[in-house]
Amino acid sequence: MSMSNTGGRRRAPTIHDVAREAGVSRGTVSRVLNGGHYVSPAAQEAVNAAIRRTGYVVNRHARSLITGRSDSVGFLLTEPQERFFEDPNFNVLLRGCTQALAAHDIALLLMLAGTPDERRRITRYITAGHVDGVLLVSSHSGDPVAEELRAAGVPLVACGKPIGLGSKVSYVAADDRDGARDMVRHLLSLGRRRIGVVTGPLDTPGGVERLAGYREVLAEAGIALDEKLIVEGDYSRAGGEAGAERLLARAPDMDAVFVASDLMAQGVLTALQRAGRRVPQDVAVGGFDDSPAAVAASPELTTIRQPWDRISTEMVRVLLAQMSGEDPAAVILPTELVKRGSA
Amino acid sequence: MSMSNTGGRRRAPTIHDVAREAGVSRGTVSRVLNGGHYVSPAAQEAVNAAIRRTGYVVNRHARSLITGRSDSVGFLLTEPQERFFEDPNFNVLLRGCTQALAAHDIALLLMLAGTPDERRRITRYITAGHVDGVLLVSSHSGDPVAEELRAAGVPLVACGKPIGLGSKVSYVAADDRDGARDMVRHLLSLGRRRIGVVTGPLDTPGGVERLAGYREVLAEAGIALDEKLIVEGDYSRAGGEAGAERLLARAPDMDAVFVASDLMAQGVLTALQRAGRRVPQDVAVGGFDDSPAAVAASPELTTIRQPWDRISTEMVRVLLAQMSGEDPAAVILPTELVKRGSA
DNA sequence: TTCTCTACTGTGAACGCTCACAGAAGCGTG
DNA sequence: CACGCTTCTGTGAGCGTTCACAGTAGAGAA
Repeated sequence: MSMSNTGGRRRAPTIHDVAREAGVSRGTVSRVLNGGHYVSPAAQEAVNAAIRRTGYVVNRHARSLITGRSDSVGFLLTEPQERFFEDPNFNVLLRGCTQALAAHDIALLLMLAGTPDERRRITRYITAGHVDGVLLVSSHSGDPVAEELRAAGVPLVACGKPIGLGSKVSYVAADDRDGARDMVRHLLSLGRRRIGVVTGPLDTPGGVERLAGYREVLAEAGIALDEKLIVEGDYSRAGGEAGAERLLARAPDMDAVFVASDLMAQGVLTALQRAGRRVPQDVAVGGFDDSPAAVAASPELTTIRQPWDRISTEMVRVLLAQMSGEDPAAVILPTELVKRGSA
Repeated sequence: MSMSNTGGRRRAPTIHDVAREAGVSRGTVSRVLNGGHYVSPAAQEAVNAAIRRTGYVVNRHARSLITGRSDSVGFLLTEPQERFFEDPNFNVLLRGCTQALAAHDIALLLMLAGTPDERRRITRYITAGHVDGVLLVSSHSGDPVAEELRAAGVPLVACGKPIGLGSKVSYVAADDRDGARDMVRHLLSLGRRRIGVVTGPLDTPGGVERLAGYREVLAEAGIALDEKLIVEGDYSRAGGEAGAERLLARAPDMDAVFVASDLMAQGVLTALQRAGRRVPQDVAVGGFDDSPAAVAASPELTTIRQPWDRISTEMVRVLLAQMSGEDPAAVILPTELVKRGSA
């Protein structure tokens, strides 16, 4: 009944075992492990052989204890992000970040801060230095977590332009304005001239930018702006429905709508069809996001795709740069027009 | 030009600072931190106050170095994960696991092992003891990573019954067969008799079980099996579309389809409607999963709900049990029939 | 030769924590 | 009064690594 080996995990070889095996000192092994500068080729070789023979793997906890690094970053989702969690684009982002980090041998810790309690717990965890940086998927409202992390000097990169954090925080975002421009130009190219817009919430950068793009293209085309053709939405399906009804009431001659999200565009389709308008014959509809809602809709939505795979790799790149001391940076990536049935 | 404080992160308080502040020894502080047994109420109080005052947070690396635990577990997705990564249920599972672990103050590390290189890297990482356990989302054919981890004695819980690992590995799964039985019985109760099926991949237990349930109920109802009514799918929307087309071609008199996933069922709806069949009048459609795709579809899908939230919490429960020495266990959870418009 | 410079190597000393152990204090019991 | 038992506390050692520093050897220059 002695302490026999119950599960089979035996003591892992340490750097000391490797050193003995290779006939060198701990210091030399450590140097080989960390880039191999100032190590003779012979020692280099001997150490690598010893590592292979012993199956040595560095103990990251011991390393972290002394270096202060953890070789891990947090992927932080604040607020009860039901909406984004159901968006497959989220998965693309998450996978992209994980893979980009893995290439640098950095682990990704998933952190969900829905409730205030979770917020506190996670903030403490991060500011205690248990991760080297944070990839932040925040949202519209001013986020206290983000501000706290920034103040604590934690390397931070947000997905989408954060609000109210000044220029002190890095972010990577799709070019909302240019995407909107593309879509409205597309509607113009279809011969439409009475183009309405259901915007996003105008207290978010995305909402503002997408509307700005709309305005720019109309101005550029010499079409006078008609405020009756502009209504504010909230990114929800119901919001889109309500928005389309108001547009129809105020401007019955409308022949196209640019809707600032696919979810709202679904609502717009519903309202238009209820009002007896055919899409795209009577009214062309353009969405934004290329979410599953876009293909679930009927007709399928012509929309603007955001480059989520590139967004993820850029987020990681900017974060790593910041972790090695560079200044915060903003990266804006181009979008793509996806033509389907609705326009 | 001295080493001024560049970013603002100052030296974090250690257990020693807390001890001094509270007027006790490191040992006492440590005991308070780890459950507070054998600590006088007075000392308890003093330590907690000192922790609050100093803003102390335990350094997990130092703790891990000595305990051998890491207070983190890996969430491991093996195989080219495209398929499951696009399934919204994946998100529910991931979120559920993260939250359940957070309740125990355990971090979740996301690990994606697509390529052989990644497999090797991750296997090393895990067997080196950098995580205390692994939540495995495998699926397809015999998985070398799982076998290696099992052999190394790493606590392991799979999502869904793993293939070829004997009974040595824990898993949590929905009762696929029973769910399929429920759905097919429901279709029978609607008076349908020419019931087709689009299965999942038949090299997965889920795919096999759902088909088995279908067969059982038909046999039980005394309906002869018609192989023309059975096609294999791949859980993708496109797969469902193709499957429905083949079914229609082979058995035009089909009056119902049991589809082994909602995503495929969406494709099935598309194909049926394109072929001029009304759902549910001409052909009733039953899905599986109760994913968001089910309500996004039109008509909304009658489907089988898998208890993904419970699956995640059970996975964590079983994993924690195993981490504290208990034997592997299998947990099968009941499904639920959700009636909507499609059947 | 002697000195300097470069390339390399070994050796304590941390890092911040937990754990085992020894001891102290209080209290009832033989 | 010694003894044991329980409850509580402090102390040293050590987990596996990196880092600063000291030291060695060899090459080239003076």
